[in-house]
Amino acid sequence: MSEQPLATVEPERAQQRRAQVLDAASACFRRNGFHGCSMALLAKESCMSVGHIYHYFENKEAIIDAIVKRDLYECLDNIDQLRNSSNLYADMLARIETPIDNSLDPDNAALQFEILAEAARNPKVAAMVHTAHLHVREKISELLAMGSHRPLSAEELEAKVEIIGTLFDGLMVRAVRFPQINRPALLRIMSDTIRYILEQ
Amino acid sequence: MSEQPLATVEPERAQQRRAQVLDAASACFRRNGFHGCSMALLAKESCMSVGHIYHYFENKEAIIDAIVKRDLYECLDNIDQLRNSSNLYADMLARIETPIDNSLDPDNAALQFEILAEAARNPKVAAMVHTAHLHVREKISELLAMGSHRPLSAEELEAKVEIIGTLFDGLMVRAVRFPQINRPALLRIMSDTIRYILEQ
Amino acid sequence: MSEQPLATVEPERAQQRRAQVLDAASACFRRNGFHGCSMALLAKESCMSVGHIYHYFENKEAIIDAIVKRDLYECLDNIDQLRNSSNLYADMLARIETPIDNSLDPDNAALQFEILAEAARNPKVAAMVHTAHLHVREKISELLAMGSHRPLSAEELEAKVEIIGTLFDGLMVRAVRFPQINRPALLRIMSDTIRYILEQ
Amino acid sequence: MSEQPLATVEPERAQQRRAQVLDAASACFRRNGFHGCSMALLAKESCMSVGHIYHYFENKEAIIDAIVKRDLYECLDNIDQLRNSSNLYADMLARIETPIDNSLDPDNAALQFEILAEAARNPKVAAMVHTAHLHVREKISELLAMGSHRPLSAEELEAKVEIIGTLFDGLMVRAVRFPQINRPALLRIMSDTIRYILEQ
DNA sequence: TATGAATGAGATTTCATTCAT
DNA sequence: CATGAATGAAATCTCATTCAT
Repeated sequence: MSEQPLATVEPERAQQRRAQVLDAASACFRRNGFHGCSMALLAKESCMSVGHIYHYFENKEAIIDAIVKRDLYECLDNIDQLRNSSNLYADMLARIETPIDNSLDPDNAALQFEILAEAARNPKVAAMVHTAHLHVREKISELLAMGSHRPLSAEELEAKVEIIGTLFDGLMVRAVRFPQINRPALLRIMSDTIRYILEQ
Repeated sequence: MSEQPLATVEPERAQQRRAQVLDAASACFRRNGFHGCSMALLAKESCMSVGHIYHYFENKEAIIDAIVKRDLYECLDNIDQLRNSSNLYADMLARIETPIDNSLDPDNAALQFEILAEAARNPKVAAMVHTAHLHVREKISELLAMGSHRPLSAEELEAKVEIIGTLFDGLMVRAVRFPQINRPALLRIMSDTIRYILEQ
Repeated sequence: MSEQPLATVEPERAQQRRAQVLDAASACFRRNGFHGCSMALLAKESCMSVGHIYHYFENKEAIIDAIVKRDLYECLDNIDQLRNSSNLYADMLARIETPIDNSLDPDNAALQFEILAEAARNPKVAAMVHTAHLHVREKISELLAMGSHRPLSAEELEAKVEIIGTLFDGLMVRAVRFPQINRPALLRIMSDTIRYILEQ
Repeated sequence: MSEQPLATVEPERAQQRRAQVLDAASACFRRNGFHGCSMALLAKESCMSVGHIYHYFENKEAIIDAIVKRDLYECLDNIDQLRNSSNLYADMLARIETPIDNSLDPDNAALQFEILAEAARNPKVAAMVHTAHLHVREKISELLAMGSHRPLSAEELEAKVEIIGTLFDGLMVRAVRFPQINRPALLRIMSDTIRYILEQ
């Protein structure tokens, strides 16, 4: 009478194998870039034969796409965690260290630049990046609108979201260009600047 | 017994030939990325044979390095143009459109991400990027110190320079992630935010 | 102690499964050639897993061999249908459309050339093709001998059989080289020529 | 005052290198088939590196195409040799051994079947084969028309050309299916049959 | 100084075949 | 009997680099 796990068991295994490849790819791409990471290396790192990777991904580009997608949508999850806050603006500023440190993480930055460089010449990746950006903007907009002490025009809202996003994205560049940055001073001026933007 | 003109006679010609390669490389790298641009393509675009490019550059990496260096130090020239201004802060804000548009230029952004991605895994490129960053910071610091209405501590100065740099770098990300950005609104909020930072 | 039904119980089922593979292979080979048809494709077309095909055939070559054999001996069956004819020569000429159209069928021709090309370099296939040819020749010889109005020497008989076979085989080449061939005119001159050969 | 051979010297060298590849390919394709002959093998046989072959041919298909074209148009040259004959029909029959032996040559047949099999599924090759066929037909038609003792309708002419071509093509099949064929007897019946066709 | 022919290592991808379940 | 996950060798093609001229 033991219930057989039905066909859903199979996809799980496949899902896990796909993840195995994506995890390895994520690490390899950070270290070597999309084009510096060969399928052979990927195979070794994911403990899977080269041929078998093609069982799960149509080609290398599909792996890149999957990595890009996975990475971009991870971002949305992070934002969602700000929801259900009673005092939103205060909470945002209080928790600002996390996204700042995230942006300053060289590992994260390496992958982002890989993605952005790819997006600059690969329309498919560009489209994914673009779509993800709109989703993120939408979510942040909602949060800002909810937390604002006065009604904001759509244009004002958009401008604020973009400028705050711009600040965090600029930090990624610092992760590569100036890793020794004075973190406490940076936290202070980031908080201060963002507070100013929010309170206008 | 005819005296041959010695090699040292024509460094100008050589200089021009090198530039010919670098110009082609700059364009090709923007369009195809470092790895997407083959030496054969480079040869065609620079109207020079593959073999002869190796007369001027040791290998492909040397071309990349040269491109990175050239690009980074172009930045310094741009900054120098703000010198010799009577009312520095006002001038900065008045001329803010130029660096903003520069940051939003997708062509420029493509090359920057190529460089940043390379820097994230190639220590030699990382070192160049880092050094250039320090030079730029130094120059901007001087300008800010000169223009400030009150004396600034070294730390305050550094923080201001970095946060302003962060804003412009973040714009580059927008060039790829959201090219349709509302430029007038962006100009307004960028000006406003930078004025706030400067006036603190 | 339950008696297992022995393997010999179900050869019919096995036979049918083998045929299932051969039918798919026959179609696939026509469309894509021996080398253009992968085991994966074959599996899909025969609604059987890749692994299971290896239950019935030792390897891909064995499938090719089986296809070749099956195709070659189909030919013999066609010839047998001319037997038991009262007026053989007249019947042959009356029914000439069928073998002509068969030879002109591009699908059939595609497989024949695949087989002939393989035979030209694979001795095992060459041997099968050769043996089949002798069988066919034997049968046609018997028919011609029976139908002839005068006794024919073995050599005469052989020559006639070969030249008639040559005509039909040459038509297969036309199926590929000139599919728009004027069929009525061709029927006329084929009949006429074969009649001439038979009546000598 | 020695005239320098101008730029035309270069293409000659290239021409010779291309021929070097094609000669090797022609032999390899006969022995192993288009798909059984790897680029590595081709490189070895043509005494040229794999990479360099791609200097002269865009890809493997281009080599196949070139081989097909070269082979097909060689045929036209053979036909041209019948021109300028005073007694055409008599000459044709007198020289019939050459094309017969050509058709019976297993090496030649092997390549023809490779080509025909490829043409059966590759439209580009099919088009080349088709075009060549029309050229050949045109030439033979002219010859037959010139040599005929009575005026022939276009349809009659076409039918005769096709049936004679069919005979020779059928012989190629014999080269593979029955190499031990009785050559003298075959010559006799081929001559006889062709004479009959011509004289009708 | 200048060319581009030539090389060979290495990248991506395919595929026949095996094997655990 | 039946599946398809898994392997690894091999195929096609690209590319940085060298070298004879």
